[in-house]
Amino acid sequence: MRTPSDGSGRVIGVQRRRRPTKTGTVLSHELIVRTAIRLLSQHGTDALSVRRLGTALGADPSSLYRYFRNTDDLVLAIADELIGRAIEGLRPSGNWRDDLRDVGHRLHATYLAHPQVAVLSAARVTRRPNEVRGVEIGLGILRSAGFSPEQAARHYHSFIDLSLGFAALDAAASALPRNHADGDHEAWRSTYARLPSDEYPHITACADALAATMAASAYPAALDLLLDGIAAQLPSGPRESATDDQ
Amino acid sequence: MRTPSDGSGRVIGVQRRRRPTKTGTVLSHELIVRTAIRLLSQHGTDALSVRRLGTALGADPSSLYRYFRNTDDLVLAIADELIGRAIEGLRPSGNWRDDLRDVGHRLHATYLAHPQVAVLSAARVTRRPNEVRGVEIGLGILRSAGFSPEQAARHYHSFIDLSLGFAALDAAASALPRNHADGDHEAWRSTYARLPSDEYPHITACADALAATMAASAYPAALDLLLDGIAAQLPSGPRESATDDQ
DNA sequence: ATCTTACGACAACACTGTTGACGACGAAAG
DNA sequence: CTTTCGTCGTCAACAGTGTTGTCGTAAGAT
Repeated sequence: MRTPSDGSGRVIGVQRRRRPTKTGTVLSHELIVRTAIRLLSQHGTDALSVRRLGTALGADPSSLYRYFRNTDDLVLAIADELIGRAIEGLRPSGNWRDDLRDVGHRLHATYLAHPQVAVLSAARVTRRPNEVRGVEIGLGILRSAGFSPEQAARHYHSFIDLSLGFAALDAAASALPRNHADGDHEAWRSTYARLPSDEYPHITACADALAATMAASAYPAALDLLLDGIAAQLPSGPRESATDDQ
Repeated sequence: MRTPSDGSGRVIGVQRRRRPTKTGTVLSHELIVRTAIRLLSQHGTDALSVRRLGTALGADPSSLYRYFRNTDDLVLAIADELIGRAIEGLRPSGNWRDDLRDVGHRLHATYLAHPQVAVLSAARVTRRPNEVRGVEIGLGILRSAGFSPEQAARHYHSFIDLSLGFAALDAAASALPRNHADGDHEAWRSTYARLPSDEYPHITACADALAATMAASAYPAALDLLLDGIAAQLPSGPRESATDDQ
């Protein structure tokens, strides 16, 4: 039997034998995940195949199945690695709002730095160490703000899904192949600006504004709105008043 | 040459010859999209392959390339069809808040009704008719509330990305294979509830609350928060119902 | 009735994920 | 040091994938 993982997707036996591959490289979970992320970032979403990853590692593709049960298992490991990079070096300031916004922006930025990776992994629940640590951090921030366990759980849920949802969306938009991406940006000028004004009066009236706003992510604004809403539910009342950006 | 579509992904020549396939069915864009959605909904995300779709239609797989340039083109058509179903029969009440929430809930519900389809299409910008109509509707609602073109565009951006982001996330969660989905729901009880309380004090304190909140989507709550924030920026002040027509 | 040509079918190509079998070699046991 | 053990890298194979070039047939226009 070849069962490198148990039901939860976690690998069972810690690696013991470190036999080098034919080309000399010594495989490991970490190396495989790192190489996969590099492959994705450099050559796009379609570049991640077991075979390509194998040759990139200088190993037979089937070797990877000694480390991951299947491709999905590998994707989950990649997702967890990305979460780990996002929360790495996190320094809570003590101000729950700033801290939560920091976590959100770190997540969003990390995913957008590797859009091809994010497309595969942003919408996945990994249940792996880094994700667990992230949950602990998020809950800790909210509880330190004075929220009850129930409130903390609920608000964490809204916060993390908002952040990952935007990450998935924004990543998908910027992970498109070059010509497509350019087209998508320009679409709001070309396609939407040239619609018949009698049939689409609102679009034509807002065409310039649409092109302007669609160039950037709406995540920061949406996150601040969410934080406003959470602050309004603080048991002790919203201490520092809601931010009025722009 | 086989170029059924122009650069924007839209099909050029309207179908003229309607030669029945070997098994008698007469192909069309609409039939192909409908069949693809049915295939996805019934047999999961992996069930959508050109070959399977071909046999489901009773046609040779390569016939589909007379209607769609490639699989991605087909996916965009599927996405637009889903948008169309979401905004079908929409009845604006005149209350911008209710209307926008209605659009959001319709989108979210439609995507969640076909999670396997949503996984493929929620994060895609189609630039196709139904999406354009959706943009027009959303902008119209916001402008009727009294927002300027700039504000309407910005708020529409936040609104639609929030909605589609949650749709993508929630769809991905419920599109997992049976055993995985159950595991994901149960994960918050099993995995997260059994962590060492000294290392993860907040998770253990919130374990029950986490399991409770994670069972449902956070989208309704997040959407209401967003609408609150938008209402607060109304030019005439956040009035309860800003009903007026243009 | 004839002519185009759209479009469905066929075959082929280069891929993909995954698995069973096999054997080499690192680590533990004597 | 030798011997055993079993992990893990390799090989070969299978069934499946998206996509395209070619070809003939029949639908619609003349």
